[in-house]
Amino acid sequence: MRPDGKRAQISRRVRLKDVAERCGVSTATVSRALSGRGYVEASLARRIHDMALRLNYPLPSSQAGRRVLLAASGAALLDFARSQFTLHVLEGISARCRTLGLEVETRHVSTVADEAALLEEAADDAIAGVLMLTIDDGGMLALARNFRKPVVLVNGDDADMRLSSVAPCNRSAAALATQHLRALGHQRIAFLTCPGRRTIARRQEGWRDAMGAAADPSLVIEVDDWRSDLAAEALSRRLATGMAFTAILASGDALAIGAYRALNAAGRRIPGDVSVISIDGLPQTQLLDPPMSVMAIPMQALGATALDLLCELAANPAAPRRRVELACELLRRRSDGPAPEGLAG
Amino acid sequence: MRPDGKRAQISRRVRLKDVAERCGVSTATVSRALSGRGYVEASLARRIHDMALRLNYPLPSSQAGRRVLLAASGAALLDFARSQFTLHVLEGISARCRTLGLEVETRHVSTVADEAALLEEAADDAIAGVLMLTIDDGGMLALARNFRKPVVLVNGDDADMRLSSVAPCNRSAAALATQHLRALGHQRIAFLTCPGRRTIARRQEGWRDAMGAAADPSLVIEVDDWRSDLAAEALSRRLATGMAFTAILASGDALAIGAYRALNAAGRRIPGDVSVISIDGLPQTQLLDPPMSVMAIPMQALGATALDLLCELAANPAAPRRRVELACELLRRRSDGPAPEGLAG
DNA sequence: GTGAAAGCGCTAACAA
DNA sequence: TTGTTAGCGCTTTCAC
Repeated sequence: MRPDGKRAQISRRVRLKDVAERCGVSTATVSRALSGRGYVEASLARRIHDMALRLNYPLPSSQAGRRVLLAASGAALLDFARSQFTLHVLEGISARCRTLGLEVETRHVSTVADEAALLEEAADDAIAGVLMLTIDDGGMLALARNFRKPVVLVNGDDADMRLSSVAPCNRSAAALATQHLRALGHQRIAFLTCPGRRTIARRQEGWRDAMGAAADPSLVIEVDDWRSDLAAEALSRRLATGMAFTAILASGDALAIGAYRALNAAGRRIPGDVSVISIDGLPQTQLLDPPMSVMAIPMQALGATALDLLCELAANPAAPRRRVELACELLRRRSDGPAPEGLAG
Repeated sequence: MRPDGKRAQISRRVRLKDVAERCGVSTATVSRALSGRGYVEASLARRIHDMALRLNYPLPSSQAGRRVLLAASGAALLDFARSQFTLHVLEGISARCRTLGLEVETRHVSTVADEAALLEEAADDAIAGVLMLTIDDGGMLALARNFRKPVVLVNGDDADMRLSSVAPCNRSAAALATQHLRALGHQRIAFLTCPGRRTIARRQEGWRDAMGAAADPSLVIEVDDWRSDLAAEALSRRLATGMAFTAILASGDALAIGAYRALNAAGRRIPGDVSVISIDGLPQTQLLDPPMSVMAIPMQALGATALDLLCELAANPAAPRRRVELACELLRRRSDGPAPEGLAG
């Protein structure tokens, strides 16, 4: 919503003046009260807010000039060095910040004590709110719930919905990829994963949903860390024991790259013998041989949406907390194809 | 985002002038191009849009003056007459429309043919997008997926995430209410529901999550319609067979009211003998005797958020589809209490 | 179809 | 803590 310019007297939108007149104060006072910048007496400010709400005045949701604190977990920073998922999310956050006139400051947070310090820093008036990137720890979530400013979880969520969050729709991403493979005739689709995070558990649920009765637990291959070498090793072992499957759904690009290696080493062609699809879809997956088919997570949008949500919550603290899930997109490249005849049935 | 006023020269936000200079045109032309009002040559308009994007100019996302079509299912309209859930959602939509300068028009849609007609009407330039209220039908959802303007499902969602949606977080609402009852010592908590809709299935999942091993299927009481009389009847029958429980979680207010009646008729005190909590939380539940404890769905916020989402999608058609879930709030009134001693163990 | 210029809503500086 | 006032960004009118 922006000012109307010349034609204003015709449009009957609510203006600052309307609110000011009904409250018996100047437009400047109303402006200060609604934007939160400058001094207005508390009870007057409340009266003005109520009137603005009653008249449906479009509240200025601008947080321009304020700062946002980004709490990044050790996991997020590790990933930063390793797979750049975090990097792309940060790009989305930064771009949106520039647009909205905010600034982000990153803080490394790995203990509840770190977080307490961060929350204390965030109490400052210049801070609009806190973004928490890839943080699952129950204690840290509990602490954040009682914070009086907006907190938005990025790439994670709160089961009890007491904190707002933005994450990819992991469950439907995995389900859609699995459905796609089934439509290509695959029946035994392995799920390669590194369990632990809630968001990753959701991906496994999606695979299970789409597999239905065919969700044989022995098709799940687990590794202890998001490392290609571990994934390659684990898959090679399974291959050696004669595990039967015609497709692999990997719950992360690093694992899928490990699968490529193990399959190459075992002489299995991609996608002739085994189709591979990965969830995440970092840009570098298109440079692999063959270019990898992926369920791409909208990483920039994840960051941008989180910031938008933070601003909305800052502008309207009474709004209910919300969980936002972003749709992922299947990018078909060269690593998936029809199930081989012999093994299809 | 709004104009900066006096201090503008200090803040280094991007202005119309910046875009205008880089494109070699006047600010007026850029204004027309970005707002879509007035005449700008198509190729120039595209150049201006690209530049605005590149410079991170805050695009005016205003849809003021346009219209929104609200497709309401038979179920929604039935509910309108019966429980006013729909009424409150509509209030949220209307209030937000007034704020944003849009208009809503409601269309009754019960067949795919109705919907096709609605979508044809929505192709008009003056229509910003379509809101679909309480619509689950697979065929109708499929048709909407291919529509080139924003479509937002209200009080429902798309399993495949190809349509955006806003709904209460039914699963956590039911889980939180159940956890609350368990914390009060209740062990046998009946779940009174009318199965059918996806959103209602989610509530049952939440009950099951929170019950864990205690989720005895015989604790689920199902009725065929959202009517108090049917719920009262069903519960009375169960009571007569000696069904043991100390609390009831109802998946809708109408059913909970039926439970009140059946319990009164059977001489069971609320909450002395049986605690009752309902999900929905329409205002009238506080007038019951005893005032009913509820998991309140933020109905106005549901409508308002749906409209905001529609506007965001209209302003940025490239954004990924999203599912938004709103937190519900436990309103403790007088119908829940500690489990009676005798039956608690 | 475009630019110049007028006019409006809003914010910030300043006085009280 | 508030109102006055200047001044900015944006939109619209109007001339071409």
